[in-house]
Amino acid sequence: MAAGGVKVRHFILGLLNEQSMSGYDIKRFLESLSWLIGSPSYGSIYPTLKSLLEDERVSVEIESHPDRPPRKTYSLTEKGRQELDQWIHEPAVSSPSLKAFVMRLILADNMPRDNLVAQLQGRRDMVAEQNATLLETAHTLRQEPNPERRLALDYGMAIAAAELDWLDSVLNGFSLPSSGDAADE
Amino acid sequence: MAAGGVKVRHFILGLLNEQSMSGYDIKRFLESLSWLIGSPSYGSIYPTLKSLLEDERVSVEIESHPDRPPRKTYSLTEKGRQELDQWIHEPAVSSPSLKAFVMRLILADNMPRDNLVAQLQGRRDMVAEQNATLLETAHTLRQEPNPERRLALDYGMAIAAAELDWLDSVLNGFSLPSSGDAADE
DNA sequence: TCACTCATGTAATTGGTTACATGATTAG
DNA sequence: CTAATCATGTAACCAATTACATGAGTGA
Repeated sequence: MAAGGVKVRHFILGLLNEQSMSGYDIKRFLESLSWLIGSPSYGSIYPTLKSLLEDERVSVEIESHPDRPPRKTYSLTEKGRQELDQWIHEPAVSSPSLKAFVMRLILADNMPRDNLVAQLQGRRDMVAEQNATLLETAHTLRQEPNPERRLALDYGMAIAAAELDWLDSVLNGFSLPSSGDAADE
Repeated sequence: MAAGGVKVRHFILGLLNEQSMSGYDIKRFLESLSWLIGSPSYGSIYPTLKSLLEDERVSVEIESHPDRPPRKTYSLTEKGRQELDQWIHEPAVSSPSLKAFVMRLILADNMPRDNLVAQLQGRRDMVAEQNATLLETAHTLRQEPNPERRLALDYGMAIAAAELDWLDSVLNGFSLPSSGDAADE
């Protein structure tokens, strides 16, 4: 975690804004995305929740069971919403990694539309540029008889192409329907 | 960095095995991949190089220029090659993130072929599984009128699909030419 | 009986970032 | 004349990992 300025604290804040959950729930959700962005350990989730509670960014509802760990469901408080909001409005890193980008995408609910579009656009430009570099490098490498070195390159190009396609179609969807403004559906 | 057990130290070792370079060169190379896996700061590269030198994992050739920082070109030593080798043979984390996977892919040169194929296969299985989950979730979400939440999901599916395609074609390329090992599919 | 899921947490360590310091050379 | 690139490095800080500790319930 902590990719491109997105740290567990803010990520958790963003998840709790969507729905109240326990530390265990958070871990499970993140685990399902670990193939893409990895998953933080309990050792960072629980202490973060604790500090969030101390700072009154979250409130907790405890469901006690005799003789076993109580289930604690955390909810975002007004203060928590404020911190999240503040964080969202501070400028994102200029060239986010795929991971940082995905994390922000997950928190997109909390972002004003124009902020979101700006980030998508920024990402598109960067990926397009890097993809061009990748193509060049691939061309140069084609001469050399070094098949393994090409693996990562190939992979990068495949991902870049897919990402570009996706970004273009999403950006298209954002710019076309809003011919004026309106349309919040 | 430090995704899924791949830390700068080993990454640098792997890069130096391909060719001798300076700290600055390393940074530049990594910078070109930052859209995919991010890039470590100088604050981690230079100290790592220093410790690598102290441990005699690398040797250095200094090109002095009066009145400006000398250009230091690092090369892997035999000890360095050993450490890299040792690291490569220790078991990789079972479910690597995309980042960890790419990092290992970049170091694929140093990997025995069967190790590499195993990792590709493992990755394929995991991505396939997660992709299935993603599809389910997407289906469930389709009911809800919450378009933003779907963004990350959509993105994930697009990337997963591209990755699966790529992995399948690569694995195919590895199993066909060596028509001695049967493919189980 | 064994392994896995549920469910919480803490302490020690470490890996990496941020911010600083320095300064020549080249391109616009 | 300014901005970027080249090129190295250190010190303070902090976020996150690893390893540990606990224990009931469920399914094979």
